[in-house]
Amino acid sequence: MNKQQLKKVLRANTIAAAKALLGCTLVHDTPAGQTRGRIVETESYLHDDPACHALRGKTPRNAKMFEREGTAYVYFTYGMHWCVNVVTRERGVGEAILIRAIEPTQGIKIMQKRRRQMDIHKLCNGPAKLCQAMGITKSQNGIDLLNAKSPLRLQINKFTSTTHVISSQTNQENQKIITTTRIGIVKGADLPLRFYLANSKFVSRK
DNA sequence: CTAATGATGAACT
DNA sequence: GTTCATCATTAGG
Repeated sequence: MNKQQLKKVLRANTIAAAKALLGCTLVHDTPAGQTRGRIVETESYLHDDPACHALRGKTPRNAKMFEREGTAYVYFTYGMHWCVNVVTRERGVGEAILIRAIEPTQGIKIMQKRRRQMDIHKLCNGPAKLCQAMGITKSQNGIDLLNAKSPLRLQINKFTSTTHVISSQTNQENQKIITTTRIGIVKGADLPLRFYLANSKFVSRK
C-alpha cells in the first residue's frame, strides 16, 4: 500500500480504513525528540453511529472531524486525557478512526519519561496512554497526517494492505486482524467496529 | 470496583 | 445564562 492508496481508502470507507491503518506508523516530532509507533488497534466512528462525536452535527469541539481525510482530530476527555483520531471521508462528513494502541518503535525513553512507566507493554496500550507517550494534545488537532512535513504524521509500511489479513513489516508473514465490539462506550456498543492485530502484545485489551 | 478531573451539550429558565 | 448528567479513560486498590 502506498500513500495514494491509503488516502483513497480513508476517503471511501471508515471501516476498511481502520483495518488499513493497522500496521502503519504514527510519528511525532517534538522538541523532546521523535517518537514512533506501529498502530496495532483502531476503532471506527461512523456519521450515523450513536457513539460518534459528530452524530449531532458540527460543533467547536468536533469540527476537525468534518475536515478532509487524513486530518488529525484530537479531543480532551474525562477531564484529563487526550485521544487522537484519523479523520476519514470527504469534507463535510463526520467520521474518524480512534487510534487505541500502538507498539512503540522509537523514542521509547521519551515515552517512558512522559508516562512515568518503564514497562513498554504499558506505554501505549490505550488511546490516552499513547497520546501522553507521544506528547499529543490539542496543539496537534487539525494537523494533516498525510503530509510528510507535518510534525505528527502517518507513514505507510511497505507490506500493509487493506484486507483482513495484512503482512508483517518484519517477517512478511500474514498477521491476523481480530474484529470486536468497541471499548468503553454505551451507545453503539454492539457494533463490530474495533480491530487489532491478533499477535500483538501491545493492544489495550484482548 | 471507584475516584480523579473538566469540557460538553441537552434541557431547562 | 445555568444546571447537571454524561463521557471514545486511567490508575490504584
